[in-house]
Amino acid sequence: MSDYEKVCLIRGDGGSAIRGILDRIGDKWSLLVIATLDGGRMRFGDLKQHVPGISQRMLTLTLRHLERDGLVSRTSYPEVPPRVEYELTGMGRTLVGPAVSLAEWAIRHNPIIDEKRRAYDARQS
Amino acid sequence: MSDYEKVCLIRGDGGSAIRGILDRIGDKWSLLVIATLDGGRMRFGDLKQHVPGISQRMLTLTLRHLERDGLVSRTSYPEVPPRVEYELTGMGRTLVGPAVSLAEWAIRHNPIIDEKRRAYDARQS
DNA sequence: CTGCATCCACACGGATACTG
DNA sequence: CAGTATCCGTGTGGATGCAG
Repeated sequence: MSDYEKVCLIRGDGGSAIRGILDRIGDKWSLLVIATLDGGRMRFGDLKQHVPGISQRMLTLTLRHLERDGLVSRTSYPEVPPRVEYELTGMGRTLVGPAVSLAEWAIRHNPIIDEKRRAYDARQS
Repeated sequence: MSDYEKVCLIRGDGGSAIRGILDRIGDKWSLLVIATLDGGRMRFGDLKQHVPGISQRMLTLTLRHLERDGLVSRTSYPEVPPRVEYELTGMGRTLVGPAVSLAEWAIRHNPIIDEKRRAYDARQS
């Protein structure tokens, strides 16, 4: 793939193809929830425990958005106490790959970026 | 790579390795600026024209952040009128690959997601 | 041309309390 | 257990005006 084609891919038609995906999973919790669900189907409480720091409200909202976009499926069982299980859809699972490549980049470059950042901040003071 | 290792990659130590990268390039403009700069070194005004819809303020802020993180280098020429050129650093260019894989995913699945979303919204009403 | 300062509207997200 | 409702602080980002 040529460099020009790469640019077009990211910028997309009208300059914002990447915007759609970032609006969907660029928020604070979506990718973490997706990664956690990649381990398999899980119920609400377990999910809340396995995503460190997420509030009940944000887990609910995040799951609603992911469900709306068809990335996560929701199954509720009419029992008392209620039981609800969430699971990645087929499309949801295909997102894990690209997300991982970004995560690998992050892990590889985090130390360098932190150093650059400290150096930059030092120059300002 | 096993599924479990994938999850660990995204969730990272303490559950937020992906958070760093999203905080860096998950904002509204960073990836678009990076993709645009992948075409080659460019000055402020050109950049503003080639990133559709970005305001002057946000372009400045975005470039500062990217420069701070060592993803973009800034060169200003002491002339009148002033001329400033921006360019991806080596590290900045390595980000284009993973970003492209995410963009490809977005382009491939955008139509499906839009359809799912419409269906979901229809069920609610 | 480049970019900083200011004001402001709005969405995100945390804390908390309440419900079936 | 699995939410919903409310309040509220904060950050993001757009518009505008000014400066070097």
